[in-house]
Amino acid sequence: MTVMTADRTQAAGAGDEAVTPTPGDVTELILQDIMAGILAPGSWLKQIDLERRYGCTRQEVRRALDRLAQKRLVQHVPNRGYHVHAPDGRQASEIAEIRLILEIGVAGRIVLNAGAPDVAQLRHLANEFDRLVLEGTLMELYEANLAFHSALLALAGNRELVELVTDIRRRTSSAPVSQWRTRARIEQSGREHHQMIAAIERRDGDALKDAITHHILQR
Amino acid sequence: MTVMTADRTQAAGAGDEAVTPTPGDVTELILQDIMAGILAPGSWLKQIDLERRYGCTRQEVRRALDRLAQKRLVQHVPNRGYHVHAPDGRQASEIAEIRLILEIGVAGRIVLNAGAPDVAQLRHLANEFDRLVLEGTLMELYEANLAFHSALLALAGNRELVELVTDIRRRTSSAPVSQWRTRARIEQSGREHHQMIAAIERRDGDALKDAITHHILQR
DNA sequence: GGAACCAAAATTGGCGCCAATTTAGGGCAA
DNA sequence: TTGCCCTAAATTGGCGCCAATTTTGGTTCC
Repeated sequence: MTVMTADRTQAAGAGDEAVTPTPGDVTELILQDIMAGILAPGSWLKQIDLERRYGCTRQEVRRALDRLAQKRLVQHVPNRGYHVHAPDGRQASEIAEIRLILEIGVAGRIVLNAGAPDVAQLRHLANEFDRLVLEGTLMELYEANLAFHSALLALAGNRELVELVTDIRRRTSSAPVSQWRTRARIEQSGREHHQMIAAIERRDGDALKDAITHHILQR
Repeated sequence: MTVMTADRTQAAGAGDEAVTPTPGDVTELILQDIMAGILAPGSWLKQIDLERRYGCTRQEVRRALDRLAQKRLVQHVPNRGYHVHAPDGRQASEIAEIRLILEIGVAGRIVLNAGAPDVAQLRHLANEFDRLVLEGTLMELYEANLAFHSALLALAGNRELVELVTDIRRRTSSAPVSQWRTRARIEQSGREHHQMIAAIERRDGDALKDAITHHILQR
């Protein structure tokens, strides 16, 4: 009983997936469907439906719902069930504010750390985003945007930061559709990506901050 | 054979305590014990031990462990169990960096928003901290410090931010003991609290930023 | 004497059943 | 017809049992 033994056998990461009707984690699948708008904000997530939809067991569903509730993506009402959280305007703007502070806060570091290969990588991701504006789905666009911003933040040399921002981003984007209303705005986002890259190449931290500000506040 | 059902009678065994009918959430209890250092970093958390220690069922333990694993406070190794995560130096400094960026980022807003009652409230919390330096336990001190910083951040008018920082703070402080090594450093922290308050009263955003920087980086 | 091997105990993790609670529907009375 | 209540169906949530895997301890062989 009690504790001890700091036996440190390092956990093998184990990226096991595939095989069997259960591809990976049900949490991820439900999350994707929420993001895609298939599971609309406000709708009730009946365990029996999810069970059938994803071909998994009841307890897997319950664990997934509990995790999503911890992340604030769904809300739990005891003896009633779980429903998709509908983020209000206040929360959305507060989270935008946090993103702004963080990304502005590391802009200087990004400019300092970025080398030629990093810039090339960013440019590749920005181009991928532009391509998907024409040819991709909204979901692919969302992923590409996330990839660009993750790569950008990674240049600050703070891994925790990348994960943190990825997490809080998800809190507002129950349905990414609601974010990017018009195609004009999406194309504008694409141009802003290239503005950021240009600022990084010029080692112009202030210009990068401006570009990020416009990009996040979308105005 | 199987002993005890959900029988609330305290298990004899080792002289454990924590005998509550079911206080609320087991997650919180385990968290407290991790923070208190009772469950040391690196130690394995056997489900059967926790079950007995907190007088709860197996599945409550499992849910709590899963939640703590989501929050990165414990690590899960399939078929081996959960052990308390031992944060490395890199992660600790990265999280300090994030806190720094966020708190500096809202320093201006805090100075603008803080009214006389807010300052009085902060001063009360700072005094409470000072009092506990002499009379309280390390755990109480930790709580008081958290209360001060939460109140400070709340002045920025961003509720999400308060919760976010509270969350990431926990990630490094598996054992708060490791943070505040010397009493001299703790007393220094107390003085810095008052420096921050003074800066807020003078509406001096830059002074507040300096004070926060020294406080977080502890140098 | 040491290492590899095998059997027994301990631990984790999953599955299914069933009780508690909530929701839906139909009948009865005003 | 409208409103209320009571019963039946649906849903959530908890608990115990058992299979799979790992760890421990003892034994044998080199």
